[in-house]
Amino acid sequence: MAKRGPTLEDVAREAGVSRATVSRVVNGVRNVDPEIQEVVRRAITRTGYTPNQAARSLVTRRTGAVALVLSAVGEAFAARVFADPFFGRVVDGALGLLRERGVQPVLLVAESAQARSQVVDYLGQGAADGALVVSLDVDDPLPGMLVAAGITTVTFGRPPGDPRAGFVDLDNEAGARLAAGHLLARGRRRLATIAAPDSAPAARQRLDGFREALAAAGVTEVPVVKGRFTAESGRRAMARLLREHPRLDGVFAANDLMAQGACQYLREQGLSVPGDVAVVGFDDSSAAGECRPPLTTVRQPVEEMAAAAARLLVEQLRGTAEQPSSVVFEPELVVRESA
Amino acid sequence: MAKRGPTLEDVAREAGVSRATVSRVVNGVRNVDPEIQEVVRRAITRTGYTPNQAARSLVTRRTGAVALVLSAVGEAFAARVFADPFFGRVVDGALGLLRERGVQPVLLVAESAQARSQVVDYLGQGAADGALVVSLDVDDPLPGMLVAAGITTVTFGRPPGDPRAGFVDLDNEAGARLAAGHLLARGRRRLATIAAPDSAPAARQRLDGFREALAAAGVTEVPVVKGRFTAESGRRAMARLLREHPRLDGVFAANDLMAQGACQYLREQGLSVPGDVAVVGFDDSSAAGECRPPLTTVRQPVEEMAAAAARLLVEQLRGTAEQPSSVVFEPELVVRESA
DNA sequence: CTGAAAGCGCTAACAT
DNA sequence: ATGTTAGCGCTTTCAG
Repeated sequence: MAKRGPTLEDVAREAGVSRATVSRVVNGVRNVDPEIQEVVRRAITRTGYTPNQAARSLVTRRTGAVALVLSAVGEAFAARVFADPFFGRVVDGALGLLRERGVQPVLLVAESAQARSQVVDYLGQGAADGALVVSLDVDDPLPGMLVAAGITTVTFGRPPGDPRAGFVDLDNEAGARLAAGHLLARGRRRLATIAAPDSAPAARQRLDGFREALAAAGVTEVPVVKGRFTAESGRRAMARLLREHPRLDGVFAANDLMAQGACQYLREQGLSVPGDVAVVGFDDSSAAGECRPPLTTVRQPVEEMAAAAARLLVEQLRGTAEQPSSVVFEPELVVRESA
Repeated sequence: MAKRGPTLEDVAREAGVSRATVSRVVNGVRNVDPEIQEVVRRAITRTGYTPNQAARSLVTRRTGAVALVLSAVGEAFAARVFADPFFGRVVDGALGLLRERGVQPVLLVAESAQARSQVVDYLGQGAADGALVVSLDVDDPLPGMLVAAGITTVTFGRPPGDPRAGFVDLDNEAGARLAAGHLLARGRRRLATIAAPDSAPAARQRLDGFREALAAAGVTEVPVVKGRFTAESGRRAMARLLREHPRLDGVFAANDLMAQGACQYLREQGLSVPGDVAVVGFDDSSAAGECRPPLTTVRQPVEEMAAAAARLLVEQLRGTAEQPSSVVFEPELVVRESA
């Protein structure tokens, strides 16, 4: 709690000028005599003045902060979010740009309906100037709610429906095609995939892209088992796949964590990766490098994407009433040892 | 950006009462005629009124939000933080209590000197009522800076030095003693430990406690290799330990992630856990259950501790000028299969 | 129980 | 280039 500190008035008195002048100096507005600037500056440090954000935003209607909202439903949401390198990369990417622009990043977690409306209220009351939301489920109502509340919003991943929000996204289907092409080129034909819940649009697209590419190559039987983006779920999916299709020679997982789990299981079963079964992941996250063997994976430039999203938001905030715009990134195959 | 919405004044006009009355209704202050309350309430929904937080805190000097600050130094901080289940548990625990108390939790990340002062400024300007900081390094200046800035602060883990901040902590030494006792009881004598940087006080304490307990039992030669709290670093530490001390029969790791890495390596080397080498972790995080074999570990009730910290903060905020208080939790051994 | 009125600390016209 | 002044929207005495 900031106890009642010195105000502009105090500084003004101390410096022998008017409030307005001090305000100008504080806000770096030109048209202030350099000497007076000096005097004011000294008075500021002498008094230990800090601008009161509430008073300031009451008149400017801005806070200088933007919210980075992590949204999804489920138990122990934070525990899951904080166990997936993906979110860390998003945060890192967004933070970098925001810091550089002098914007204070504020993380908000919306893990339940209650939390969601708290977040909407909070932002609706003007706690931040805009929101960058990272949402996992297709049917996440949050982006729509925010837009409806008049909050400038940009989403990571194309938003479900068509709220008027800018977004950044990856061409997930193209990425999956890359994976399929690689597996095929390596001579693998008995392919399967570890997908993820359809509620995650990206997962759905990866699955579609993979199937499509294989179909185009004449491979139509493609076993699919769904995981939940975690290594453990990848393990289990792999176990089941192997049980039902012992002759598999290639697997595509919708993210690196599941690919890692799959590799773990395969090796425990005494199978060689990629000798017996080739494995391709998705994301090129830290898990890809840590996996044994290192994963061949589809690179998603998460940090760049997050930075782009943050930039979109900041620019949309600056240029009043501009159209929300968006940008789609192209994936890239990173060949390591697993396939 | 919340565009200029309806104000108290608008609602008052609509309801045919004064601003003051509307304010009383909004804030649930008693002494308002039930009928009038109804009228006002209707007017509120009809106009779609939302209180303006800036105006409100300008007079109340409160925001109804508290910051949860993740602090530490280092590259790609967010990426690391978001890869360790520990933080997720802290966030979950704190969120639970805060939500229940109707306090809006706001996450702040302080990964560099610049970020730290941005955070101090932000909070100093009254963006939140208090801060709960989770700090990793002994020499983290943040808690001190916050206290100096007059911000009510509570830390997770005893704060370095002696800032006037409340805190919650775990008796880490006792936890390490538990681990040592268990290993000893299992007949292991050729023990080693995977520690972590001394800059993390908890790690230091775990190391001290472990050595102490072993010394008391007459085991004085205890090889130590330091990791960095990650599974990968645990792997590497285990590799080195095994190379230098091939006859090891028990290992204590300062957290579960490193223990997990160690188990992984041991199994890859064809050694049995706990047959050849018993492994004990620390935290009882999700990694403990996912590990092969499931980890015997020292339970740290992170969620409870975080909730307690949040409670401390909220209460300190409520009761003006109370002494910052603190609470220390006792660890507990959870026996699974790894030792 | 309700209304009138005085600010909270700051920015932004508008004057000078 | 600097000062004056009018609010921003809300809570909170203080009267009534």
